Amino acid sequence: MTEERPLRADARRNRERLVEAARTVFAARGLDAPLEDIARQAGVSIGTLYNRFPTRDALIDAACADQVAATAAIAAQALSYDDAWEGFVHFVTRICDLQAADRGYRDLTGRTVRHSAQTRAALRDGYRQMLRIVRRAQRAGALRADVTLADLAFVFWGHAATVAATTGIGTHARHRHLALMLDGLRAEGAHPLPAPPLSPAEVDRALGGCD
Amino acid sequence: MTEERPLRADARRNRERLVEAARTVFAARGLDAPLEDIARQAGVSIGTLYNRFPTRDALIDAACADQVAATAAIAAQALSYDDAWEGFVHFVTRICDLQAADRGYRDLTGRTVRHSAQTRAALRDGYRQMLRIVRRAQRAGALRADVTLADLAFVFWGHAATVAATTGIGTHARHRHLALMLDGLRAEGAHPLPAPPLSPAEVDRALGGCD
DNA sequence: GCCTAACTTGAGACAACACTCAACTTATTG
DNA sequence: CAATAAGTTGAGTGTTGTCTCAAGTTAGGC
Repeated sequence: MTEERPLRADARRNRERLVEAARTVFAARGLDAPLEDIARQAGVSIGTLYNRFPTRDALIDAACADQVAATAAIAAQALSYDDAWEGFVHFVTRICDLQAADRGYRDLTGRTVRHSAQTRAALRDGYRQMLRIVRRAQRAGALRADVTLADLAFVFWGHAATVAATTGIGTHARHRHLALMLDGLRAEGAHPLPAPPLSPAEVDRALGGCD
Repeated sequence: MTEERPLRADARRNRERLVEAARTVFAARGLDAPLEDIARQAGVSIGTLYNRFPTRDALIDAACADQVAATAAIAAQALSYDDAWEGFVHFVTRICDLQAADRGYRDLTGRTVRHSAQTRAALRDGYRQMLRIVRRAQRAGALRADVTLADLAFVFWGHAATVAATTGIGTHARHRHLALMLDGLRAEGAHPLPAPPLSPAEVDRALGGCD
């Protein structure tokens, strides 16, 4: 499907510059930032941007590769903790730090992006790791048994909203939000949940995922 | 300040229609909905809309009067519960129901609206009541003692985000999100919070409030 | 060094919205 | 039933952003 015709040297260089510029601009102004701004930042014309990336999603996909990798790295770190709950907290906390540092990353969870097969595979891997983090913390009796990987979405959607509302005010708000949410996820003192979790298919739809 | 010159009969009628149309359109499509759509829905020209409401905020302010009243009513109900925690849960739950039913209401918490003096007074009253709900639940030992009225913002911002992500999928997601958050707010099994709460001034800024 | 396919360029066509104003219409009042 | 102040109208202007394409430029094989 991806006809891998090699790019000419200048085209490749421009592609790099565009991805780099996209990272910067997306991080600062979100995934809806004007494409012209990205082209300008890359020192390239808008036409070239469209030559390299025919759709916004293609550019987003290229620009988010780093973040997907970073997410996987965080998950790996989490699994290396001796204490399962500490590992879980590490994972959630670091992801939230990424959200706070990068508006594009934040937007990613709330938007339907048509990702490349490569990114989709990486994401699937990430989910698998996250599943292990969750299961391990549950087996240790620290994370409440009635939650699902899907319930982590609430943590991330919620935290992203608090970051959006409080950027420029300080980090204490988001730290508190997260701490409260984590207390709600502890097995200790958990009250029965009133509704079933999102099914994997529903999560996909909600993430705007790979439909 | 508000020169209360009485409107002509047709102008008053149009004003009513516009407010009604705004309620409908804002509820369905959010506070950023095109003003032309509202004018059309009201059966009135765009010029008339601008005659009646010189700014979008003026229209939002007029359209949200009902919701502000509804919020106050919910708070009053909450205070009438015998059980303080049940009252607290009632309040939070009903507000979240409003969020789920009305996209405009959801947007309201995340946007800077220049409200009329009247609305501002109503909001201040609402906060006072919310403060009583929180204090009462804390005095009863059910709500953790280290949270503040300001921390409720996390519940509402977070829930709104989950609603945004899962509209069209079902209500179970938001119910779960809320239940987890409520478990995090219980005094029972609370772990110390890592950061100070938002000060009232910071909340105002974050709500985009009355700066 | 020349040729050609591969790239780049940026002006311009489109589209969506906000907002204005001169020309018309209508409610009110004496 | 004027006279007129108050109100309505919608075409027009400005802005911001997306996306295209004909004309010009350049990399790289021969």
